[in-house]
Order: sequence, then C-alpha cells, then structure tokens
Amino acid sequence: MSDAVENPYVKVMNPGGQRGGLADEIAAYVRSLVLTGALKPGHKIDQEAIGSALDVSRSPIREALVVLGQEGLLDVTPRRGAFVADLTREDIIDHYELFGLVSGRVAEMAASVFSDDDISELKSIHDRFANAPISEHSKFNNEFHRLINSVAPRRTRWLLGLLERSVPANFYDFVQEWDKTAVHGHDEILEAIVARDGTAAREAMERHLHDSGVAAADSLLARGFWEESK
Amino acid sequence: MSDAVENPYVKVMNPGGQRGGLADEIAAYVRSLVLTGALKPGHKIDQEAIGSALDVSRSPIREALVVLGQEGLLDVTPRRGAFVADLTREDIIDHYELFGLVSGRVAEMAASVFSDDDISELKSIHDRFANAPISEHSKFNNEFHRLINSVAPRRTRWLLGLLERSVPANFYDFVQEWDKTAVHGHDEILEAIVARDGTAAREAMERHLHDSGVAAADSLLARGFWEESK
DNA sequence: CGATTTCATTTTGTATACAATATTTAAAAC
DNA sequence: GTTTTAAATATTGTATACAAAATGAAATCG
Repeated sequence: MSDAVENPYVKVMNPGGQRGGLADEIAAYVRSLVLTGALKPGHKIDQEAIGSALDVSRSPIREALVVLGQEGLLDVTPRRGAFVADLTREDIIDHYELFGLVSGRVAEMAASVFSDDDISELKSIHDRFANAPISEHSKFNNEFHRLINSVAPRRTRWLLGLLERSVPANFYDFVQEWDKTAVHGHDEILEAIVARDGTAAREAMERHLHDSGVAAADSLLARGFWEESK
Repeated sequence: MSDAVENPYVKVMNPGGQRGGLADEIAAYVRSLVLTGALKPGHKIDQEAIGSALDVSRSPIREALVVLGQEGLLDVTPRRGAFVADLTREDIIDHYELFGLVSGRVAEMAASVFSDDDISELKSIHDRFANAPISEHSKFNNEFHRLINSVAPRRTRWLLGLLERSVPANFYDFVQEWDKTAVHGHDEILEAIVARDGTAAREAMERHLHDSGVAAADSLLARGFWEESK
C-alpha cells in the first residue's frame, strides 16, 4: 500500500538495529520533524500514520508523545490527542533567554573554576572551531559548550540538556553568516574566561545565547514553520 | 489477596471519577511518593505492584514513568526499568538555585511591569499570608508567587511549572519556623516590588528560593529520604 | 437555508498478550 | 569455599484488542 506518499512521517526506523528504546527513537524523530518545520503549529499528530510509517505500534509512539509533551513541543490533551504546540517567535526568544540565563551562570562559574589545562583545551577547541569547514562547526560548537558546562552541578546539567533538546539547532544552512556570529560569540566568552572575569563571561554567554535565539527563530521562519499549511 | 500490606504503592485511584488521563494521576501519585520519602533513591519501581495497588494496567503506568523520568525524579533505563533517582542534597540545592535564577528574573520584570492594582493585590495576598493559620499558608504562598509569575512570558512560565513540580513542597510540617522565614522572604520581595526596585526584587527572590531549597532538602532529610531502606 | 440532533466512523485510552531481555537461583567446576 | 555456567523466573518492551469518547456526516427540525 503506498499511503506512504501522503504520509509526512515516513522513515525507515533503526534499520537492522536492536529492538528496545523505540520510544526515544520515535521521540527524536518526531522532534526533528517539528523543529525542521515539517510539522507546523497546530498539526494534529496522527499516531496511526506514524505507526505505519515507522512500522511500530502505538505503545512506544504514545510514550514518545508524552516526552515531547513534557518538552513543550506538543500539546497533549487527554482524549483529544497531541498537536504541535503553537510556538511563537516570542517563545523561541524567551526559551533562549532562559538558556542564556542558565548558561551564563555556568560560564561565570567556569571562569573561576577552570584549570589552566581546561582553558588551553577550550582555546584549542575554539581554534579548531574557527578554522573548521562549516560542516564541522556543529561538532566543535558542541564541544565548546560541553566543556564549559562540565563545571555545572548535576541538576544544572540536566536542565541545560532539556533546554538544548527542545529547540532548533543547526542554523548554519538557514541563517546568513551565522558561522561568523557564532565564532565571534565564542571569542568573547573565551576571552572572558581566560581573563578569569566571571561577570564578563556570564554577559558574553548571555549575548551569545540571545543571538542564538534570534538565529533559531529565523531558521524556523526560513523553514516555513510559521507558514500556512495549505 | 492481601499483598497490599507489603505494597508501598497502595491507594484508591480516582474514586468514582471519570476514566481518562490516568497517566497524569499516576504520575502525580508516584511523584508524591518520591517527594515524601516513601520511595527512596535507588528504589526499583515495580510496575506490576503499582498496577495491582491502583488497579490499572501497565500502559498508563509506563506513560507516567516517562513523565517522571523527564522530570529527573526517576532514572529510566531501557530494558532495566525505572528507579528513583539518587538525588543528593546538592541536587536539591542546585535545583532551587535554578528556580531562584528564573524566578528572580521574573520578579525583576514584575517590579517594573506591575500596575498599581497588581501591587495592591500582592499586598493583600501577602497580608492574608502573614496572618493565616499554617494550614492555609501553602495556598497564599502559591497565590503570591503565581501573581508575580503571571508577568513572565509563556516559555518562562512553562519552565517555572516544571521546576515547581519536580521538587518537594509543603515544608511546614517538617522545617522548624519555616512559616516565619517564608513570611520574611515575601516581605522583602514585596517591599522591593513596591519600591519598583527590580534589582532588589530579583535578589530578594533569589534569597527566598535559596532558603526554600535548604528547607526542601531539610524536609527530605526529615522524611527519611536519605535513610537506608533496611 | 441554517441550526441542531442523530447516527456512523475514527481515534483515543486502557487492558491484555506475548516475545525478548534481565535477573535470580541452582548446579557445576575449579 | 568461591567463581562459572546453566537453567528457571520475573520483568520489560512492543504489539494487539476493545470499550469509551470525540469527530464528522447525514438527517431532521426550525
């Protein structure tokens, strides 16, 4: 049966992989559909369609939808099902503002807690980041932030993970000159940490995350997230 | 069969109520078991036992466990099941520190955004809070914070809800003099907002949430959360 | 015609079934 | 007596089944 063509969820699930933890895979998949604009705000999530597209039953699907509901990407209403949350630009900006608030606090800690070795590793990552081809930017970007965030206490790391997951990433293809902006942002953060200036590190991180928020919103816009669905 | 006696999950579920949204109810219930110290860190969640105690099947139970996993109250490992997260005192303190960071930011906004009507309502709530019997403290405490938080943008409110849910509340029975401390904390916040001093409001809110964190950790301690389970 | 009710269809929520994996228990080897 | 191995048991993850509720379409009434 070729209903797959009309089905926005089509994908081959975990080809040849082990069975188990399907829910996480499904959550990751639907999350990416939302964050790339394939599913727009208000779109009703069709459990049956996901099931036949991914060839899984509704049990792990429902667990995945619960996860995305908790992340605020879906509105899950008892007896009515799950819908893509109608995230506005303000929501995205706000989200990144919070992200910045927490990350800024951590950057401030890093500035006073980092060892000299940490600092030179951060420098090294940043160097590679600044020179790498765009295809590898995302990787070094992650390394940069991960190293800084490693000084955060456990619960803070948990929150950072949550805030990171539930929001668009990879702006590079959609936001003009984002690589330049990102490198500049990291530059300022690095400098502040090198100078052991906690306040400057916090402020630089907040600015960087604010910029990221604008980029994230722009990328959603560019991906048609806010366009009518026909 | 009276396995109910050995079963830490026993409860009558939704007596005479409507069927639907069971998962949320179960999540709330297990959450309260964790946060009141009935289930200690490392405790393996027994889906079967919950099922027979609440007389529900494993489907909504599993969805509930996913929710609590997302909140960080349970460690949910594929194929091994769900365990009560081994939250440490540091985690609780850290959590409230984050709570304070976000709440502080919102209090700062409130100080500049509140109308005169808002301020007199806040005063009124605080008055009733300060004079109410302890049994009603929790109610007025919520009203106080809810009014302040109402100025926050949507995503921030979402995060505040998450941070509020996944942590112990109602310290009054377990923490000596907490009512006094709470009233004093609210006093300072109110004063700062009345004075339209955003910075002071933020700082007062951060102090208040810091104190709440200590109280939360103390209440978990008093409830035996960190005692050996025999 | 437009609104409202009734009936058919779809979709959800929960329960149950069953295969796959973990865990525990018992036996065997060292 | 301790460690390994092997069988038995319990528990998880996913699929399927079915009743209850929501949605949509036809029919009825104003």
